[in-house]
Amino acid sequence: MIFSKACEYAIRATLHIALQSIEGNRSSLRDISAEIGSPEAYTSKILQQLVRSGVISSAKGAAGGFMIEPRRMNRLMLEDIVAAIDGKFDNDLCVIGMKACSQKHPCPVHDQYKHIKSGIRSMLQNTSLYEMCNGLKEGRTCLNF
Amino acid sequence: MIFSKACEYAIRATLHIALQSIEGNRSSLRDISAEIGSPEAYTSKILQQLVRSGVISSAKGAAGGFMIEPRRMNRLMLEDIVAAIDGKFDNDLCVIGMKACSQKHPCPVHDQYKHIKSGIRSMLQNTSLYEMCNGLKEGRTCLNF
DNA sequence: ACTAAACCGGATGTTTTTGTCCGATTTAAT
DNA sequence: ATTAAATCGGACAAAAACATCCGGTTTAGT
Repeated sequence: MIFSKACEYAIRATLHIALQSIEGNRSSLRDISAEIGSPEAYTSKILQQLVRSGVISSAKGAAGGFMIEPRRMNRLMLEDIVAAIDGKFDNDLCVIGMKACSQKHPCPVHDQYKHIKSGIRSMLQNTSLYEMCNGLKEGRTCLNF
Repeated sequence: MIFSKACEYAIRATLHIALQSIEGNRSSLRDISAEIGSPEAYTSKILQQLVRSGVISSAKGAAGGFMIEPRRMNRLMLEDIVAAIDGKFDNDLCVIGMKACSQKHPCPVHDQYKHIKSGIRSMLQNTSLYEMCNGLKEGRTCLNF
């Protein structure tokens, strides 16, 4: 709906990797896709994108896998994960696709939609990986698809 | 982003048809796609869907075209247009694609996203075609892409 | 050195979305 | 009746999203 399928996988994968990283474990592609219920080969591509954009890091070879340094987790925001896959969230995009839609020249839905946009922006910018991991660790939220 | 391209066209087209209908004019496919800047043949398919689902009506033959009875406009909601193209808005869909995500078993983003979802739902349900037409007629909003 | 486990990258395939083409049909006007 | 303007429907095409396959490389452990 609001994220692409690839982006959904990316967020779930990142969360799983983060949890494991806190325990000091690296996560293999196999484990990740099994855990989050995503197609393995496709997930591989997505993880590569996340590595390239610096959201996660990877180690090759046996005993390799994916990880995230725990100390980065409170500065890693949902926005960063999403941007790596779906691209930067564009706050100026018109909800009905008009080229020029702004406060000055609003489309007929602009005024209702702007609140939603600002909600999305705030969700993306204010939700840290750290925070999400806490919810998972404390059992307040879950990831089992 | 939140609507498909087809749905964006549908909303813009419906608004144009509505405005013309108020003036007592029917709108031809040619006029509509020229006015809202959409590909003509594709727009044709979309208009057919809108006709089939009863959002707009059509008249064949010369001097035919698309129209909406003005008296229906305050009961026609954004939701109805969107549902005709993208399907009914599913309030239970998880933003990161988890099968079972609810208040009882929330995903790590559920709590932030639920506000956005309710914003979207309220936009869809509370924005009438009538209201949008008024904005356009009064020049408060615009449709020229 | 060998092997097994893992990431990496390129090519390919499938499905959905977006978009086009064209002939058939309907209808108002001449 | 003929014509021109319009919607309608089916087939097709292109692009993007989603997904798979496979060989290459790296690395820890034996």
